[in-house]
Formats: sequence, C-alpha cells, structure tokens
Amino acid sequence: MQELFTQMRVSVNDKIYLKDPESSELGRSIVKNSIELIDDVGFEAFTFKKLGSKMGSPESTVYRYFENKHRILLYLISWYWCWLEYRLVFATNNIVSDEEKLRLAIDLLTSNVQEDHSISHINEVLLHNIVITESFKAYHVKEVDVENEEGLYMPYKRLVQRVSEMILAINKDFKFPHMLISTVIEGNHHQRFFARHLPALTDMEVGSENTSDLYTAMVMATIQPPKS
Amino acid sequence: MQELFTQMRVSVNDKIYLKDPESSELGRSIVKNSIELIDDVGFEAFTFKKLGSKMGSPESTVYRYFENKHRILLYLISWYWCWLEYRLVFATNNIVSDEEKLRLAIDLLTSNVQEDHSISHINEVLLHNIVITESFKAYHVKEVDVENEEGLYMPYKRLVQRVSEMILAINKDFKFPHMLISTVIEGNHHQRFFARHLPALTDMEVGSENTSDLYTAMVMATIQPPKS
DNA sequence: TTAAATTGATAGTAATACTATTATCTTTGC
DNA sequence: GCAAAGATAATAGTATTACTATCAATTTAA
Repeated sequence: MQELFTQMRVSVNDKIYLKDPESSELGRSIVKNSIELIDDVGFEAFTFKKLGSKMGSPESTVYRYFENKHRILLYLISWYWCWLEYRLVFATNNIVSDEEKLRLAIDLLTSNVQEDHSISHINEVLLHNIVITESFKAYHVKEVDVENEEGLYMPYKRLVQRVSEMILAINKDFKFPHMLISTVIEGNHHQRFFARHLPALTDMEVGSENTSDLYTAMVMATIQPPKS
Repeated sequence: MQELFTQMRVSVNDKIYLKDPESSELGRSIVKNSIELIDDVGFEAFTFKKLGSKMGSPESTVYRYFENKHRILLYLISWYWCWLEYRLVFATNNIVSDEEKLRLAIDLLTSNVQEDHSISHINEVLLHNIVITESFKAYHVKEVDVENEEGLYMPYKRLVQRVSEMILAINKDFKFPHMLISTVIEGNHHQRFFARHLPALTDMEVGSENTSDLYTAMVMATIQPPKS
C-alpha cells in the first residue's frame, strides 16, 4: 500500500480551511505540529499561540490557514476518515465472500494503526490517538447542524454507509446497519480510551487492546445472516 | 417510585464541589440554572458569568460552590448516574429471571427519560439531553487519571459493574461484559445525538427514537446464553 | 523585474476564567 | 434579643485566550 499513498492525496472538504494546508510547507507544518501538540496537551489546552511558538511562527499565520482550533480538529478527523475509507476500499476490493468482506472491514475499523511513512507530515499513530480521545469534540458542538449542511461530516457518513452496505449484502432485511456500524466505530474509540484511563469500564488491557474479537462476534451475531 | 425519591437523596462525591449545592437554596438554583443554560447554549459557551446573570447573582458566588465549569458538568453527570443506578436497582429488584433482569436493565439504560417531579430543582429531561450531548466531555480530558483516582467516576463504574454481573449470571464465561455494557450506554447516547443531528449515521428517527430494540437483541445475541 | 501574494513581527481588543476585597445580610448560639 | 459567624452581593482586578489589524520583509509568479 505504501507506494499507492505516494500517488494518492487525501482530499479534505475545502470549506474546513481558509487556505489548503497541503499547499505549502508552512501548511503542512501546521498540520504536523497540531497533531503533536493536541496529542501532547489535549484539545482544551491546545491554542494557536502555543502552536505558533512550537512552529516558530506567529499565531496570526495559523489564522490564515484555519479559522479556529475547532476547524483544525475537524480537518484532522476528516483526514483520518478519508484515509480509513481509502484503506477500507483497498482492503476489501476483490474479496468475493460478503462475510469475509465485512470481517475485514470491522477489523480495519477496530484495529491498531500503523505509521505510514509515505505521508511524512502526518503521524498516523498520534492522529489515531487524537481520534480516540478528541473526535467527538469535533461534532458534539452547537454548530453541528450548520457544519453538517456544509458537508463537513461527509467522510464519516460515507464510511458508515459503505460498511452498512456490506451488512445489507449479507442480510438485506437487517433494520439497523448504520446504527450497528457507528456503534462499533465509536465503541472502539471509547474502549481504547477506557483501557488507558478507566479500565473498570472495559475488559481490555492496555498494550494488548483488542476490540476486534468482541465487535466482530457482536456484529455477526446481531445481523443473523440467513442460514445458507 | 415518585414517593421514594422524596425520601431519597442522590448523593454525589463531595470532592466534586467546594460547597454542597444541595445544602442551600442558592446551591440548588446553581444546579437548576446550570442544567437549563448548558442545555440551551452548549457546554463550550456556558460560562459562570452567564450563569450568574441568569440567576441574578455575581459569578463569584458560583465559584464558592464549584471550582470551574468542568466540575459542574461532572456534578450533573454524576448525579445522573446515581439516579439511574437507583432506578436500575429498584426496577430489577425481586425479578427472578436473570434474562428478564438484564432486559429490564438494558431497557432502562436506553429508554427515554421522563420528568420526575419529586426532585424539583432538577429537570431530568434536560439533564438527559446534557448527558447525551456533553457527558464524554466530563471524562475525555487530560485530568481523567487524577479525577479517576479521586473517585469521581465511581457512579458510572458502579452502574457498568452491576449490569455486567447480570450478564455473567446468564453466561459466566462471557469475556467482555463491561465492554459490551459500556458500548451500549455510550452507543445509546451517540445514536440519540445522531438521530437529531447526523441521521445518516443511524437508522432511528427523531421522535420515535428507540435504541432498546437493537441493543437488547445485540446483547442477547452476543452473550450467547447456554441453551437450557 | 515588477506586482502580487505570503509570511513575520508586533500591537491591540473583547471575552474568559478566575481571585480578592469589602460591605451587607442572615443565621445560629446563648 | 444580640453578638459572632457565616453566606452573599457588589465591585474590581489579573492573566490568558481568541481573535483582528497593520505593516514591513520576503518569496513567487507574470
């Protein structure tokens, strides 16, 4: 897959930013340093001032790329969903068995993220941490309806749609495919967060985090594929 | 149940507040107005200044009860979990069938909340909205480990523990009871939020929100009770 | 090579998240 | 019934945050 990504560019909705951060060295530096800083201090304590001084640029420069820190978070999360969707399509392509396809998809949705060195300014492991800890802060906001109309959550919706279709391919009468898949996606984040910080709320252990086993079993049992 | 609550007082960990808001009229007013204000403007835009002016008190007064707005949120969420636990214990008490008990529990975890007029300063319906939209902001913070050590998340953990035990009563070999239950609890919140704001991520409709059907079926199918 | 666009450096403003002080008002104990 | 203690109101003040504005220096593109 490595080589593919050198060609392919994750393209994020251009309403999220004021100036495309992919379009310049400085823009990529903003993305890279944002990921490191948010992972380090958490989204609440993340400020453009800190980001600027980490990058050696004044904060006004950051404002030329993004309206505010919420938009940076949205950018990062969107990027992550696009990247995941791409890997999903790639991984499930040419798989004949519907069930095998779904299993692969759930595996991808719940598995650990490996660093992908072909995209040098984005550390996928740190980005995954941010997604686990901060992603719902991107949409659990008062502005969610406006932003949804602007299409800012499309990548997430597209991903859920894709996997839902895999479920319907197995059992076309299943009534809750989107619900089940978004439950798995969000559940995976929560469980990983719990494993690290509130272990009483999960049964996983840090280091050997594995949500695939339960969630694969859960989905398969729940959609009750017709006996063939 | 109405009458019971007039006797019973939900008691929240006293490390959350500086001065018990239940101990005075002003304290109860802080709680009541916080619920209304957070529901109205969202947690990000909620400030002690706005709260003060809504109550007709200076913001310094609020600071005598709570260190900061994060602690108010924690207080509200804790209160909710304690209340829910109480209702859970009450609802499942004296039920003989383990499966029936679990069904009742999941129903309670996923059902709509009715206003309980016996606790006059807390509007449970609005509080439920806050739990749906803001609850993870209470623990998805950098301070989570310290606060966990202080015992601030006990009510949530206790609730998950209780329902996990119901699962184990049905199938003592099931490996992921906590994971499954916290998935249902968080999943319920997400689905309700999605139904209102990002309907493409769910299959429910606003107004007729019903997560019980899927989640009950999901839990029952997943824990695979031994055939009797 | 000249204009246009980008960035750096700096300043400033309004709002937020507090802390402090003092006067007033309410309890409670005796 | 009154003094002392405690709670609240009113006000002021500070550091930080979340921006906006200006202008010079630099890079880029026509």
